[in-house]
Amino acid sequence: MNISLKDVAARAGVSVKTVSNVVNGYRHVTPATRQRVQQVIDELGYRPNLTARHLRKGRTGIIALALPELGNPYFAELADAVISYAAGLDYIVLLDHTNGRRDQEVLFAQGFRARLIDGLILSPIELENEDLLARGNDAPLVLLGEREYEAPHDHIAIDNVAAARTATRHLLDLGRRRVAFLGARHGRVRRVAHLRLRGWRAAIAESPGAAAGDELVAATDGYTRGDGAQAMARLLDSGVAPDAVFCYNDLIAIGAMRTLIERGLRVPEDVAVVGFDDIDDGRYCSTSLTTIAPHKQAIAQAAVDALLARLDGGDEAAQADPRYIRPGFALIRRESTLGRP
Amino acid sequence: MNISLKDVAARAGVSVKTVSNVVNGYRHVTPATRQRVQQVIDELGYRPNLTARHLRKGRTGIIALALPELGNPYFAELADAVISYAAGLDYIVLLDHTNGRRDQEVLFAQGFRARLIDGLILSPIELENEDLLARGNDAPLVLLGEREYEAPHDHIAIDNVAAARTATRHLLDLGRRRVAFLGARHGRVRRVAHLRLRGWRAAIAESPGAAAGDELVAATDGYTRGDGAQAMARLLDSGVAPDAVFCYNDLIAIGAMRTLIERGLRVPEDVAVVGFDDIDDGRYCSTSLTTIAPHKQAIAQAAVDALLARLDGGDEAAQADPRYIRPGFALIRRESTLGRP
DNA sequence: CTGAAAGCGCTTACAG
DNA sequence: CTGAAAGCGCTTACAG
Repeated sequence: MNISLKDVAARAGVSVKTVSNVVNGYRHVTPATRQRVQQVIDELGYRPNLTARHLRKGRTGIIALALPELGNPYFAELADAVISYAAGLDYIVLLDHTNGRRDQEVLFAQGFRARLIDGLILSPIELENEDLLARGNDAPLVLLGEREYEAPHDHIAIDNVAAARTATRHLLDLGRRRVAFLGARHGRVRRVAHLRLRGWRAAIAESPGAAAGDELVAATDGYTRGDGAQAMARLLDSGVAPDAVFCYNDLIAIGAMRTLIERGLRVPEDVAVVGFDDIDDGRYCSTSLTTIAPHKQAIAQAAVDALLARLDGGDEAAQADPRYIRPGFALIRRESTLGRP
Repeated sequence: MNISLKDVAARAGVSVKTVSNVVNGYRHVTPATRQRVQQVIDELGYRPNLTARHLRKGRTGIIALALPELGNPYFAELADAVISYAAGLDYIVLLDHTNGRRDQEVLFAQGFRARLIDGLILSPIELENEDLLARGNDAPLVLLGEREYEAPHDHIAIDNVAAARTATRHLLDLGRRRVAFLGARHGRVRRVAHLRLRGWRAAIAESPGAAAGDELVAATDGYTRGDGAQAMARLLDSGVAPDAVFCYNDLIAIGAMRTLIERGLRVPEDVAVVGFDDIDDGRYCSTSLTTIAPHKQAIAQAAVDALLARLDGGDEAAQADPRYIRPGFALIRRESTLGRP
């Protein structure tokens, strides 16, 4: 059924070594031989069996990217960047969903798909330090997103506290005094939501006239537009009357704006809104969204580069100390804080 | 370095066959043996080499999903559905970008990654019939999205003409008489944009008082929000004053709404807008978007099911005639045509 | 420049 | 219930 190197070799009257040489484009094959072999390959429709090649080489050229979910445009855009960049370096990306569940994250972190993938880029939500320590000496792992792990892995993350502080300060600089935070999380202190909340607190603390009460902080269950819409509604219902909102991410911000408009409040005149992520949606909202833009391209490249350095960089590189890489971010000012020009 | 079955077998004092039996959870291993082997596996941190298994079995359990790009939420949401559904059936999904480029699509269609993947789901944009005919007897291929190919492959697609007609008729039923179409494409007649344009024409033709001129049709280069915003601006600048717009997809519709609002036009009072795809964004726009919702879940399941039938269904199933499956769609009415309740 | 042969790590008839 | 051995289809020292 399947045509193998051997079949091609037999038909072309050469050894499998020669066919292999032709297939892999090695020099030092006489043009005549090359042509004859190529002709048989075309005739037979031969295609190399990658699985066999992988087994033999001990490498697959596949890296896995494990993200919570693709439904969030931030992750979709990031995945897009990783896939494109990796493709340019001749690596294939296997995309996995963890749904932000610890058991799934543990599965991937601990070497699921061993030797099918050369390495793994993981963006954890619930993963704990101990899960990482329990990890065997598997394929290299690169972590995405700020978190305080002690296990020795390359780690790519922007400075969330600084970014959140920048966003909040922008609102305060506009003269807002009651800046709410939407998207706090109950539970573990390690999470990114806590870091962004910390940034919010820091900016408020620096600004004498600004309200700082906990009633300005609204938690959400998830990170979706619906969560944002609900949280904003709850906040308004509770009698808190913010004049600005800094949101955990753009989706929550978009949901919040939706609620504000439904309640007859104007953005930014009555309530200014800042998001986080710089997803495409935010640019084309009826009121375009001011946001923090983590440099996704830089994140994707840093992650892939870090992984490939361990894979292709030779022994010193593979053994090098883990690095913590901090791509930059920028505040993108749009109508939700500045109004229509 | 890497621990193999053989290492485990040696240490446990059994044959590799027995270890394999334990690893694969076969019955008929005495509990004592099983336990001893399992202990050695844990001690050594043995993990099966999937590449070797794949080579031996001739199957990998991996299916590829080749989409234009993940940046478009429609494809991201669809990918999400495919990955989740396939995971439930113990299949891994390898996600690929074609960027809607013919050369990329040809690459995948013609058996790129042979024997690494068991089958392929491809959503082509530029692929031609001849590209498909040139295809060898490779892994099964399922096509996604309406197109008129003559090659024998399973094909999953909603009825775009009917859906576009439904959308346009909705606008006409609301009393609109100058319904524009945004997102026509120059070039090949096979494309989905032509089908949706055909549906628009059909609905207009059925409605005596409706304007039908070509000046109501605006082409776009791509399918993004930016394309929609520009096309809407061009349409308005050209002096055409539509009272409704049916857009090729939700992204174009969102871009169009953005332009309308910038120009001081109200949605839906001055111009009603309908999109296509039912992406999440549309639900939370300041003016939520009326749209055609293709049943993504059904599409994803049909695609995976069709592929797996060929893979796992035995000989008759593998040889069965190609099927054209037509998942349904629904018109979702929201504020962009009905106004705020 | 080309060939013969080993071996990557599994699974699976075939015996016993 | 367990073992010895073949073979999936490649690549790669090792010869020549």
